[in-house]
Amino acid sequence: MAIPRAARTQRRTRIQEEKEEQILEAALDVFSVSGFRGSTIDQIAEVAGMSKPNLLYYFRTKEAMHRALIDRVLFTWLEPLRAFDAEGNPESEIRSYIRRKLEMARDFPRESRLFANEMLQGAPHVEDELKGPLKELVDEKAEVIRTWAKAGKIAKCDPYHLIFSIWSTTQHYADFDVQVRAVLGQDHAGAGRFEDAARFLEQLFIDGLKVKPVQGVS
Amino acid sequence: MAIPRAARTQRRTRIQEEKEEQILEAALDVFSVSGFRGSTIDQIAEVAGMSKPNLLYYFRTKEAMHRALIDRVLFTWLEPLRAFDAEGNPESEIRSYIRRKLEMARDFPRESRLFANEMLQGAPHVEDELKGPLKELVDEKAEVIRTWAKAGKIAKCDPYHLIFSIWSTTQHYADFDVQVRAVLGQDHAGAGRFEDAARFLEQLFIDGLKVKPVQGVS
DNA sequence: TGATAATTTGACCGATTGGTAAACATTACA
DNA sequence: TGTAATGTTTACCAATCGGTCAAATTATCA
Repeated sequence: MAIPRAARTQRRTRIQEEKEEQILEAALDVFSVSGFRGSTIDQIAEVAGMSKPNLLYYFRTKEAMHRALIDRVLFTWLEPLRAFDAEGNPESEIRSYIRRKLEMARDFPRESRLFANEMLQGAPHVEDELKGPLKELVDEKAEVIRTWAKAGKIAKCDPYHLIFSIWSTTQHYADFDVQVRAVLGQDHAGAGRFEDAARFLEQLFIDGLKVKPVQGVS
Repeated sequence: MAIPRAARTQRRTRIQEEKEEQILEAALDVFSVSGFRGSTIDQIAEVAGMSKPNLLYYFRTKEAMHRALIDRVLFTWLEPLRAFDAEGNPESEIRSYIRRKLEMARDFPRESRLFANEMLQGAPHVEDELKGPLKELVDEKAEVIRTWAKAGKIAKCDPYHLIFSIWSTTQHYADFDVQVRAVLGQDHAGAGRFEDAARFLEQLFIDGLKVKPVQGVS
C-alpha cells in the first residue's frame, strides 16, 4: 500500500527526488503563466508527462506544489541582494547588483513571473515572508545605502525606493517580456537586448546617484 | 422576448449603460487580482450584486467582459505617453510624465494590475495591439527622445529602455503594492509614500539623464 | 392603461475542477 | 528469488465551471 507522502519519515528515494523535481519544473511552467487560481493540476500533469493522481502522490494538494515553488524562488530571488556588500565600493556594488538581477530576469524568467503573479494576487501565500525575512534583509541593505549617502559616497536618496526601482526595472524584462518584444520588434532582438538594457540601467543608476555639487549662488 | 445584446442596433438604454458599467467595475475587481483564467463569472456576479445570467445578458461571454475592460484600459493607460510633447522642455516633460504615470498607479491600481496580469500570461488577448498601436506610439516618442539626446539636451541613452524603466518603476507601486507595503511597514505609510516615490524617481531620472561633460585628458 | 419590448432569474446542461479509492506495476532488499 | 514497500494508473466523486433556456418581472410608451 502506498504511504502518503506527508507521513513518510525515511530519507527520500532517488525516484522521489527525480519526480518531485520533474513536477516542480512543470508546475513552474504553468503557475508562472496562469497564476495559482488559473492553473490546473491537469495542465501540470500533462506538461510533466505524468498522470494527475501521480502528481498528487508526491504533492498532496495543488497548494503544496505552489508552496514548494514559492519557497524555493523566494530564497534564490534574494541572493543578489544578500551579496550586496557594505564594505565594497558603492558604485561597483550597485552596478553588479543591477547586472545580477538582470541576469536572473534573463535566465529565470519563469521564477520572476511566478513571484509577480503572487504579488498581483495580494501575496495570499507569502505575506508573512514579505513582512518578516524580506523586510529584514531590505532594512539591513537600506541602512548600508543610507550610510553611503551620509558619507557622501553617493547622492542622498531614499534607499527603499532605490531598491524598489532596481527590482522593478530589472524584473520588467522578465515579467513584461511580451511587451518588450512587441515594442522592440525584430530590430533589437536577441542577446543584444540584454546588453542594451544593462548598459542603460547602469548608466541611469550610476549617473543618477552621482554626488551633485552643492547648489548655491555661483 | 429578450434581444441578444450583439443583435441590438438601437441606441443604448439608460439601464444598459448603468448595468454594463456596474459589471465592468466588478469585473475589474476580480480580473485584476486573479487574471482571466483564474476569475469566474460567478465571482464577478457576486461582486456586481447581480445574477450570473444577468451578466451574460449584457456580455455574452466571460471573454467579452475581459475584452471590454482591456480595450478601455489600454487606451487610457497610454494617455500620459501621448501627452509627451516634442516641443516642450525635455526635463519638465520627463518629470511630468513620471508624475502622471505615478498618479495613475496610485489612482487606478486595478487597471495597472489587469494589464500586468495580461502581460504575465503572454498577452494572449492583446498581442496585436501591442505590436500595432502601442509600438507605433512608442516608436514616435522614442524618436523625440533620441532627437533631444542628439541635440545635447539630455544624456545619450537608449530611448526605448528609458521608457521601459519609467513604465516599470511607476507601475511597480500598483502591481507590487503588497510587497511595497510589507517592506515599508507602517513607518512610510499613507500619502507620504507617494510623494517619497515621486521625489526619488524624479531625482533619479533627471540627474541620470543630465548631460555629462565630455571625458578626456583633463 | 394596455401591450410590447427590455430586463432578470431559477433551473439546468455538459465539461472541467481538485481530489480519492483501490487495483495494478515496479522497485528495493533480505 | 520472494516479498514488502514504493510507485502508477484507471475509474470515479462532488463541486464548480462557462453558458443556455424559458418563464417571470419590470420598464417603456402609444
